[in-house]
Amino acid sequence: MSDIYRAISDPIRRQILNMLAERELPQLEIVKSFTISQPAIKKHLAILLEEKLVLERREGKYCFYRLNTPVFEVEYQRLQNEIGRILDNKLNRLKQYLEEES
Amino acid sequence: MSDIYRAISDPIRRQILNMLAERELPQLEIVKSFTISQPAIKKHLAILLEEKLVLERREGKYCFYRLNTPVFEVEYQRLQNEIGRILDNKLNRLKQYLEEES
DNA sequence: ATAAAATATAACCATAAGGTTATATGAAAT
DNA sequence: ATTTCATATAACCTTATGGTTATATTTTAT
Repeated sequence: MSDIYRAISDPIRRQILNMLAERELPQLEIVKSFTISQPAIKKHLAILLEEKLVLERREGKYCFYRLNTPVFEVEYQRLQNEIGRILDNKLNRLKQYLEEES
Repeated sequence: MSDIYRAISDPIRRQILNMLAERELPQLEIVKSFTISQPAIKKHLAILLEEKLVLERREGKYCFYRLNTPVFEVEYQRLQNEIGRILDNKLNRLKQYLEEES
């Protein structure tokens, strides 16, 4: 069911997702835009793949990565429901309190 | 600057945040609502405190926890900006592509 | 055929996470 | 004063994270 929380918990992975939102990229390009090693980037990509937020496509010696937009959309929606509800609860509580006051 | 990503990456912590959204609770109540041990819950609370999403208040032998609503609000806003932008980018790209088509 | 480029994998390391049990501490009740 | 209740802390364990360097492997270019 794709743990989006795990996927986005690391700033490098968030940055990668941002890059892939603009366009499909070969691993090379992603590696070049960070200072950490190629295997380190590979591991981040592996996690994004595991969580199905990213798709890969092999073309000759290049491996292209792209955002899995449908999955990302529904998972982000899930997150907003779960986390947003926390604040909604809080606001409803406050509203209720203010109503009881009057 | 409060790493909300770290805070919400664990389902138990998300559940705790939800409970605290409803009302302030003594640690006891939180512990009772899970099957894991008291020290385990304590560690989750320590992380939520570290990330400033939760506040604690001592009253006699009880330790009360409550949501740090202002911080939570701004941090969640941040998250929505950062993550939401990923989909915005994607949508803008699509829009642009469709416009170029015509 | 060889060299070079892009990616993959292995082995390693340090630290963080998430849990446990056992025990200490501090406050409240008997 | 002593027990009891709520919390804190210590010591330990296992697995996950996030990185490294070195070395395949695969594909393309010379």
